[in-house]
Amino acid sequence: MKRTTIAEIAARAGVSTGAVSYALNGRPGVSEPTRKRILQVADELGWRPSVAARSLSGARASSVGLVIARSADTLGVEPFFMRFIAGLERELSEQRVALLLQVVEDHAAAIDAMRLAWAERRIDGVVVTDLWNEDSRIPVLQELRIPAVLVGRPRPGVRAGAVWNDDAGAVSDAVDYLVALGHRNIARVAGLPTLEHTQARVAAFRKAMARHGLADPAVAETDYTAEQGAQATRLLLSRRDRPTAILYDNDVMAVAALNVAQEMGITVPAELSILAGDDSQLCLLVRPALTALSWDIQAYGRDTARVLLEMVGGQPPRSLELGTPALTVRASTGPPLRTG
Amino acid sequence: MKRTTIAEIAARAGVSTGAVSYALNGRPGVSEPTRKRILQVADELGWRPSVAARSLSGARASSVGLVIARSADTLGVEPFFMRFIAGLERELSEQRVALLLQVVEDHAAAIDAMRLAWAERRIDGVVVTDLWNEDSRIPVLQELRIPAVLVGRPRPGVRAGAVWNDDAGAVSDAVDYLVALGHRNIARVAGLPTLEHTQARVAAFRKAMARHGLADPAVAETDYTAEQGAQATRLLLSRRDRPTAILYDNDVMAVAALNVAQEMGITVPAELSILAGDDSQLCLLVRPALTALSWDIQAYGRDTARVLLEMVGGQPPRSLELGTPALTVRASTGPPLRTG
DNA sequence: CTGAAAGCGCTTACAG
DNA sequence: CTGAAAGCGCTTACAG
Repeated sequence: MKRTTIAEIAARAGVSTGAVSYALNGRPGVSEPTRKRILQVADELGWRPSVAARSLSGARASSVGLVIARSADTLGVEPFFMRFIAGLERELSEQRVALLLQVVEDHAAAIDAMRLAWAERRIDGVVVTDLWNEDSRIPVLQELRIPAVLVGRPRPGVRAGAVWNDDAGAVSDAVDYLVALGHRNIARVAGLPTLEHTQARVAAFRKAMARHGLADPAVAETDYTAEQGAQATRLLLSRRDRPTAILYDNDVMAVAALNVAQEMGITVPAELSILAGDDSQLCLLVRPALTALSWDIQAYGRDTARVLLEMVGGQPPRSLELGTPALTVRASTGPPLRTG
Repeated sequence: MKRTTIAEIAARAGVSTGAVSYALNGRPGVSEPTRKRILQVADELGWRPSVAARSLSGARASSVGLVIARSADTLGVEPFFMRFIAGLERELSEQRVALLLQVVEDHAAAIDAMRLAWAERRIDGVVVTDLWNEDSRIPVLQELRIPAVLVGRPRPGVRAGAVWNDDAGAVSDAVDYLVALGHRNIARVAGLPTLEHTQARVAAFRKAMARHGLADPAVAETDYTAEQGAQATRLLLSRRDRPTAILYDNDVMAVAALNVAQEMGITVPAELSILAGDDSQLCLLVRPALTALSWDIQAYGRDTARVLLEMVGGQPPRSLELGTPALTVRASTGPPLRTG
């Protein structure tokens, strides 16, 4: 089964292959009637461009890379990634760009993977997630001059796109709400401190608490896993001045906290309000269902893809801040029990 | 920054580009000393093959496709896919093969995506998951003659690799265990009936029950979501002869069942034993922790990649049955309460 | 064992 | 507006 090539189209349309190329790519150089004829012949023949040939002659690879540096098991429970990928995908496939996915253990491996894919001309750009404060991937991106979009805040001096949401604002909203319910002693169980967004959220938390005259709240650091979330919760709930509300940095830890409360005989939400920093089906799977900060992760993926494709197309990098995640109130939060 | 090509290597090593190609690909046609010299020069220059050039000259695209036909939201909660992908990835990247991922809505879109990727010469083969009994993707695979591996049982008359596990045996083991605990009234909440493995498991369930003289057990069909799992559980637990144990086809539904039991005032495991058909962190996140059928999903992905790469390399398709998932007993199963 | 050359299917200056 | 041609970086028969 021979594949149909532009040579064949050219022959049938009675033009040169160059003309076919121009017509197919919507560039000037062919008259409108000729273009129409060529397009029709291409369509009849069911022609598809060979990405290899295109790529070899200097054009795009028509693929972008996503290198995720996480262990497979933690990836599995975090609903975030699959939804983000689905969002990316939807936009990419519309523009006929493929997604090249890699799952690696750490940043060193991620860097190797990016270098290789770029050297092999497999990708036109990359999406970078889980940004660290000091992130070793960034200088490599710059050195390679590979179009990249950061899933996070833009960085001064770094030429890259950036897409992020106002999670700091959401944390602030959450604190306001809990304070309005009557809580004064609110703690936070944060994620990995090396991650940039963890720090941004912790800072927002502290600031919001201070705004209400509630200085120096307890903040625990974890690695985002259920185990560390549970452990941090046990410690917080064992304090003399135990909090009446805890904000968690993701959904998995908030679910784990529910079990700790149960095991310690603390009722939710009467004695403890729990608020999850991510929203997903997980929050609906448990009882009481979890109040959470929710946002459209698929749209996030889609916008990330758009910014990246713009850069691949030669436009300058864009920094795009998405909206503030919404507080979705369910059954795990309420006014604190009056103990006086 | 010019990329280094084999022409440059050839010049430095004082041989022809053909010789370089042979040396680099480990084929006969160059003497050992020459080969060594060439490899060294290539290494010094940090040469990487251009996949586009390779692919264009008739070799492999060095990518395989995975088209997942599911909604983004259900994908998110199912920990299966990310772990499976991580397993695939690990094996593929070792062999320098990229994974091209697509997430689509249904089989029609999956077929379009496969056809396109194949026509564009982007992929050398595909992995097919979530097989239906009558699966419209199969004939297309055959028509295209694209190397494919089915994540499921082999099909007579279909030239494709197949990798599956003995889930039927695992269901049988689970029934044996519950019967040994003293259960007589065991029900099953199954997944999508159109899926092949759902039917295989239901058949295994019925057969195991019959073997114990427990004919005609209740079996509910669902779409694998928490909602339908909860609904099916409510109906089963509302029957006069309500079951003392229920087997769920995945982990998400088993978690949902836990909430239904709670809402109906039925204690687990004293009044109801719950057994999850998939094992994941989810099963550990809830209380009581769920007894589950567990298996190594990453290894599953890895073996799938191996079978596919063999086929891409020209070897005949292999059918590979992996082991029987193990019954991991946790707190959600126990002997039924004596009610007499 | 080695060299010279054609070819894979496109894109893109360069002449007309 | 159009045609002829070179070139992208490899692989692979085909001669020597």
